[in-house]
Amino acid sequence: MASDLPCRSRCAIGLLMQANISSDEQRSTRTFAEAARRAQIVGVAIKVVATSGYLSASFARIAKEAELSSTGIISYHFAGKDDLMREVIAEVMRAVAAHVQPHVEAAVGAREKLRAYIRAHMSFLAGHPHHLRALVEVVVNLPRDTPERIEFLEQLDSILSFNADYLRQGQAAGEFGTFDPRVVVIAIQGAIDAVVLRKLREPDLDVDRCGHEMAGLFDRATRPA
Amino acid sequence: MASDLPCRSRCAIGLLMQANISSDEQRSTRTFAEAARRAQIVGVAIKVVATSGYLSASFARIAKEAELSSTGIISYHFAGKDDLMREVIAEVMRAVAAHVQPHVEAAVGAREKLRAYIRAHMSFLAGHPHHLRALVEVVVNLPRDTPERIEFLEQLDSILSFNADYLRQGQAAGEFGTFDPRVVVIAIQGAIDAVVLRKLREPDLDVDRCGHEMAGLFDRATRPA
Amino acid sequence: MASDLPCRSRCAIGLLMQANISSDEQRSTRTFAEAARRAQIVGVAIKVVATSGYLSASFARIAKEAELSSTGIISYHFAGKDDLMREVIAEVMRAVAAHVQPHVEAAVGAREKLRAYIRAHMSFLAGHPHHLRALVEVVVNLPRDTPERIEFLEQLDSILSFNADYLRQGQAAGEFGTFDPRVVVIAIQGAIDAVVLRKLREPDLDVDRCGHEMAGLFDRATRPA
Amino acid sequence: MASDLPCRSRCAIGLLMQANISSDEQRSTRTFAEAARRAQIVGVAIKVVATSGYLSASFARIAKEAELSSTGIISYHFAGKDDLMREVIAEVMRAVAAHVQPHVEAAVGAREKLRAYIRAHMSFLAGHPHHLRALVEVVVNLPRDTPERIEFLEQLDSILSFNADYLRQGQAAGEFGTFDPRVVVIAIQGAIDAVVLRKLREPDLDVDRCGHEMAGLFDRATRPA
DNA sequence: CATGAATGAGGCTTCATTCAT
DNA sequence: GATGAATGAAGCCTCATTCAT
Repeated sequence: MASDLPCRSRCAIGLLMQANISSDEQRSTRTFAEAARRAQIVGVAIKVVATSGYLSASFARIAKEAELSSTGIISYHFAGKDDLMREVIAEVMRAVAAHVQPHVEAAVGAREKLRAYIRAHMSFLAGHPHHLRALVEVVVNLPRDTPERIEFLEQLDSILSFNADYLRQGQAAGEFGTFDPRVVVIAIQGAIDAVVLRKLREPDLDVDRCGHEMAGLFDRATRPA
Repeated sequence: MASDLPCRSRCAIGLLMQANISSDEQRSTRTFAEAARRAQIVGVAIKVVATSGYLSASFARIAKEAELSSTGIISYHFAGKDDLMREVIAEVMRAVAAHVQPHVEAAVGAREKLRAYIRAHMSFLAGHPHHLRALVEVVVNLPRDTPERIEFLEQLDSILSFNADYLRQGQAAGEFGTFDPRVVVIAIQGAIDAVVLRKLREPDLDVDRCGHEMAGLFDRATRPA
Repeated sequence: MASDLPCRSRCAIGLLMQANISSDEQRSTRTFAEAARRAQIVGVAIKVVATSGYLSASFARIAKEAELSSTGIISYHFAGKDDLMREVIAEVMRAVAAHVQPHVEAAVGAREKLRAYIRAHMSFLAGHPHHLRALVEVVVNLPRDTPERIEFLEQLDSILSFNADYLRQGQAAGEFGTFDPRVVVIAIQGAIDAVVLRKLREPDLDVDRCGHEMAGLFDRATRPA
Repeated sequence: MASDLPCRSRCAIGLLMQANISSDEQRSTRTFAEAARRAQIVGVAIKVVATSGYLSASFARIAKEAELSSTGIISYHFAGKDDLMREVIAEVMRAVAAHVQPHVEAAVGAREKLRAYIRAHMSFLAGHPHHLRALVEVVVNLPRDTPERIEFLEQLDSILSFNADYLRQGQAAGEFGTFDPRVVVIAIQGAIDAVVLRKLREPDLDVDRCGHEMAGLFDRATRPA
């Protein structure tokens, strides 16, 4: 039997997951009202980014969508656009982790956990159509050479390494066959993202069935000989 | 035996291929000098988009990189930014097709062609570091509700359908197992794109080995029972 | 012997002195706590203006430096930025007068008083590095056509006239030579200010020695034939 | 006899002079039209800064005054506000040097050159009411920690040193008495600046007479014993 | 008294595009 | 064909100020 995949900090494979994202932890002193405003703005930002793209997600656009009287209020609550987008990333990852983690934990055995992981992502996509699309938009467009981007990429690195280690343990336990765990992790991540993008183009796409199919696909691909 | 995968028009699986992209065919009357200028600008645009992102790929930036004295010359040669980016897409797809097609054609049998297809994409990535990255940037950021975007998405649809049909034929011939061809096509496309993005973060990544691994991965996943 | 230079109201030559600056006299009813807050804010404002410049001395910056939780508190205690800056001027002038006046009074004779006046300014500069720099910043940047500015400039006029009169009396008494008293007053003021600015650029500058030198300089310049 | 005060590069005492100011020398390739626009904008900027202050000299204000249709055109010709202000400084210094230099060169002997230097500054002030006022405004408000400011301050340093050396040579030649040349240079600079500021407040001030008086003042102050 | 969220004006800058030369 | 100056919109951000709590 393989070790439990999800730990508190990094619970999952994929581009799309990370539990302990840096966010407002540094500023624990935060009014309830402010937290609510920030959450509202982040929520609207997610929707706008997902539906109209990162380029169109200007402060003016977000303010209008959130029915705020000016863009100044966004600048008041966030240090800048990068800061807002970092929160968008954090919020999405938090939501994904909250959804996926229980499914993975409930599954028994490395193979079942892997299947659960993939299917849970798909069911999250079904329930939260904006989140993952927004994540892809933001990640691709995060300005280069900013602390936000560097930080995020390092998180991705550690997630990738963690998940590859997990597969490696499954291999050692004999549950998986022979393959390069890093490449498989990359492939799984990419496959999930591809469904996210496809769903946007093809709203009637049955993502749960996609989840079922992809779970089978990677199950076959990682089967012991 | 499987049908020949690549035809002139739609030759390949994946986000990343399409032969007959609309470009300057409509304007067949074009000076040699003008064609050269356009090609130069498109080439520089690919590099700038790949290295600095769509946001930073302003006309000013491209002009500077191309050592053009003004941005006016770009506006002169292209109807607008969308037009330039459409050419970027077309150029990348043309280059990818030109590289992948021979490999697929040379392979024998559906399974081998699928493997060749995946590996050829990876070897293209190794040889042309900017092209696929630029494609991802442009595709994600193409302004919504523009003819350029609509046209491009329809191309993707037809490519996807074509490739799914191809896999379906392989299944009918008994070369592939049982699975949803559309989902597998989406997964392959996503896996390739994921390597593109990963390569950017991790320049030392051995993409040829990735190709080998991924070819194996999808080979196992599509094996007949 | 010349008349006593410093009276309570206008005690000195130069840009930099004036005793009875309007401040909170008009609002005699003021809580002790409020007076303390105002004094604290003015003190911090002096430091911020001196070290970071008038432009950077926003309410936000001053509030942060003073460890106030919001800018609102500054607006609460001052009618506006102009009001705050008027207080800055008043506070600096009060401090300068308090320092210079005793030295001048202790000196005997018009020539010695002039020397004492110059040297006292320099020793004040040595002891209070921020005050005079802040004054220069504020004076140059006080918004045009505001009551605060007009009032301040009228004060400067009267100081200048007063000090010129003082020199004129010294001339009548035969202690000084022949020169235009107004021009000499202007020159002395400017020379003092120049040291203020120079000190900022050259922190190791020995301002007390500057005072000694400048006292000699203007002593020679005003000597009877 | 003292060496000739003015050399081509650094010709004069005072805050306000420097011949070889960095400006567009680096970009020798510049259209005639562009040079004209730049000169126009710099000219208007000088006027606006002088009359309304640095704070009010926004791009919008300058554009309006220059009857330009937008602020974008200023950003088009200058890298930023700092760049524009650097040109303002350069232009003023160029004009001052062009005016003062001939007067100093025409004068014979160190003492006469010193007198000529002071009087020439005053006559420049009479003929160009905006230039020196603008210089004071810009110098005081140049943002801290910018290359422009650092560069400018270094220029001031070298001017100061140069002029102090000049006085020192005059002392060695027996034309001047005993004093600290650096302090005297600072005083002269400050005295000139003070007249600049006074002139603004008192438009009827006879600056030529001020020049005559100040020349006498510093002549007496630097006389040999 | 103090707080801090909200406001709206204004700042500089960048952008794609146009047009006279 | 090519140039580069000009345009005007839009972007993010900072500011002083107000007001309900």
